[in-house]
Amino acid sequence: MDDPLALRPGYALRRAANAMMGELSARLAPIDLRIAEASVLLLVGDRADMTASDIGRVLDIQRANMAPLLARMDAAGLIVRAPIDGKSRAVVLTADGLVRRRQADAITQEFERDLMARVPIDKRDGLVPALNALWR
Amino acid sequence: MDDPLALRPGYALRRAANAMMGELSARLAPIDLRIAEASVLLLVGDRADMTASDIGRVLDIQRANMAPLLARMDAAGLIVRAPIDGKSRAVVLTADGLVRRRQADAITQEFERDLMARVPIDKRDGLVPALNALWR
DNA sequence: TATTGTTATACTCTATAACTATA
DNA sequence: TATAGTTATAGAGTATAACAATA
Repeated sequence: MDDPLALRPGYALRRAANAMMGELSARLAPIDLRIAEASVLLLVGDRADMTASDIGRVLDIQRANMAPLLARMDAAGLIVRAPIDGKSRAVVLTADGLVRRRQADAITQEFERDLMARVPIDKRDGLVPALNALWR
Repeated sequence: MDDPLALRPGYALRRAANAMMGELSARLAPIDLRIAEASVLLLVGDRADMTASDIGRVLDIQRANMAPLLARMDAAGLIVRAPIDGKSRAVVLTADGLVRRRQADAITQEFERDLMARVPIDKRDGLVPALNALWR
């Protein structure tokens, strides 16, 4: 397809991200995970010291939007909350959550291999550092 | 900030795209344009032969979502519709639309220069080709 | 038959404001 | 005072279904 905007970095970045998100969503659907939920599982891992606010700060998700996200994961039996003090609670993966995390890890790693395989080999190593330079 | 997910290509791509979109939205706000609207202006240019369906196919926007998008641009005086045949109409930029297009072009080109300046110089040339390989 | 344009609708993601309770 | 957690709400963006009119 002829697309005169494809030379523009911002446009190419948006289209690439949209395509990636759509495909990743489809690959996570069989294990009933959304992308944000998989991110939480992979970030928290086997730690037991991250609050909802901590997770939100790392993943750039507002506190207010963490509440329904974690409520859904709680209802799905993936996480529990462990009191830290009177106002904070740690998000901790359940046994089911740890299993789901391993599945999500396998799916995302295979997905990332497939993604990078589409990139010309001489441009592969530079891609992730270049992307991270745009926001970190 | 320590972010163990930053090494993952999909995650880095999403974060970079989100940061880019947020900044571009802010830069387009002063001329009262959303990103999708600026994309339409830049794509159509001074052509007079693209229908709403054509534009949607190039930009990957559903026909049903083109209707309110173009209605808004029509109401803002940026475009008009020129009948092609009994069922198709070309989207044509008005004089105001052409002015806004030049402004959007200037803003986006400066934005893209600023974006690329953040990327280590040895990784710049490979970025856009690598991104386009992920979706084209 | 396929395509164009449109309306209606619903879902997701995101952003802000406001509130309570605790550090 | 600042932070954690929560609720409510509104705005975008996006997806599907359905319809009339025309190629």
